[in-house]
Amino acid sequence: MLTLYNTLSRKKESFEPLHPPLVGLYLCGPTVYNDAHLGNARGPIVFDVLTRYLRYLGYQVRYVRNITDVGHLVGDGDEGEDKLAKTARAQKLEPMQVAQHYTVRYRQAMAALGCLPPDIEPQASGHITEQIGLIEEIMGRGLAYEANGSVYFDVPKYNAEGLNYGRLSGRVVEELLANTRAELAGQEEKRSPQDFALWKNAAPEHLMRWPSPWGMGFPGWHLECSAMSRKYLGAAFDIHGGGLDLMFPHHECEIAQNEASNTPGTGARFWLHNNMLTVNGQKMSKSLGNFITLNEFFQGSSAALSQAYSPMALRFFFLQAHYRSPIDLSDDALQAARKGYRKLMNGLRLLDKLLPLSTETERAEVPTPSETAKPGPPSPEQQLRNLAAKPFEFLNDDLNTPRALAALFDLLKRFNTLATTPAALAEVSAEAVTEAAAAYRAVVVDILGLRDEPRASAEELLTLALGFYQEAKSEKAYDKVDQIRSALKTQGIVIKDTKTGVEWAYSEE
RNA sequence: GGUAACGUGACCGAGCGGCUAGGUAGAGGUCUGCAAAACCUCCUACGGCGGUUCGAAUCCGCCCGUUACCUCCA
Repeated sequence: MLTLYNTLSRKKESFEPLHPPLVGLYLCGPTVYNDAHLGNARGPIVFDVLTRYLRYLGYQVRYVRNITDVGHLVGDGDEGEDKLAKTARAQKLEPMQVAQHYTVRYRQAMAALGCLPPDIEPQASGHITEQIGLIEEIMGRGLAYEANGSVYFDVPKYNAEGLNYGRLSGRVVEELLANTRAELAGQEEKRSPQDFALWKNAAPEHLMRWPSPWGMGFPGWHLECSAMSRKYLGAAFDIHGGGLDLMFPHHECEIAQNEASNTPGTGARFWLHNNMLTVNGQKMSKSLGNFITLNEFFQGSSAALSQAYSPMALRFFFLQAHYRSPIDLSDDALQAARKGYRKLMNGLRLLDKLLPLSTETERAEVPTPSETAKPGPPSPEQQLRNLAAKPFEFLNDDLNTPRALAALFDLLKRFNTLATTPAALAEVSAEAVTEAAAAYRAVVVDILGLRDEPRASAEELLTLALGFYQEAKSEKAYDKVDQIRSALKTQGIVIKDTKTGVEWAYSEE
């Protein structure tokens, strides 16, 4: 039974979909105005594992991850200007061109990290109509008001109706009142400081603006997720994910918008939040400017790290910590992660050897279940089965990937013993070995999404083969020469002896 | 200032009141032409001070330290 920690209730709850076997999952996606950084990768990886696991369990998951391409304000004094528009202006590009460029790069990075693409990847700019419709619903219920072509959500009135703004993040509105900063643009239009924008009026110089019942403008920062999750998953769906930093105000506002719509409710039943990545003990963020982009990371061009690390090393690194714990990035930690990842991959290769070995092994007698049920220490057979079941137990416990990994390493150790000790292999049934191997593979590859990342360069291996070829030739060992030739031929490579030396080319046959 | 977390061995990280993960690094051993891998053994820690308890890394209080959110952010 899968349990997940629900931020709404602050405890682990058994997960049961609203409409089995369907599961609706929404994850707050990227703002596509520059390259994603390492911290941005944690959420997608965590929720990719969740999606994969739910599918493994037999659920039919609809995974929605939005692309935010409108309406996010810059925080550095450029009042009200759209982040995308700012980048676009700087680069003399169409805003949509900027969005497209970074969207494509984001998808590439996610694919490299082994994250399955979402089933639906809605863009905020493509859902202006839905967002306007949602605002009208909220206004229709009297929980939003217009001021100078902008529309604000009326938080005090919302609370007066018994709805509870702050329930997700544990905020108390009175405290927010006292502490809200007043220097933000448009504050004077608000009736109350904690009211938030549903629609912002935009002057003609804004590159991204749309017509609305309240004039030209753009949607508020929190609106798209409410509008799009409802459109594609329904007013009540199963899981909403995002980073801890989005809990307040973003998700709080989302819930308020959902509650204030004509289809009231919290939206998702489960709200899940992944913790932050820190570098040298500090959160990595765009605004702090201390971020390492994914591409810099893969290429090793960041000054903060001594070398390049592969996408799978990063994925393993994240999975080694529980998603609700903070994790700190360092060279040492990454090197340890990379080695651990490779060990797991070697385990995958070991299985190819172990399975035939196990089938060929002659066993004295297969222990019957009644014999294994005797008291005392569990039989080797039972031990193997237990080891293979452990990773799933830990995944069920709020997606505890570090413990699942630990269990995989325990299982791998057993596999190694079986592979090198015939006597040990003879003590377990071929069936148990097959099942344990299947479990290992399923958890590593299908659920954790760790795939083999070939490190060897085909080009260099080819050069090596050519070296042997030349050597054989100079020794006039023509049987060996022919052997190398034909072996390469089956790989689609032909060797060409030219006057200037040995070369290779793709076979044109 | 308000609100949440967190502080675990050389490093990264699990842990949710007794059975005290796992990875990496280090030491010794088995194996081995060399090397690697693998396996075995070792290194056994919980910020400080009190309290609760038969028993605390785990619960409570205080203190110290770190981080996050309160403003766009995964």
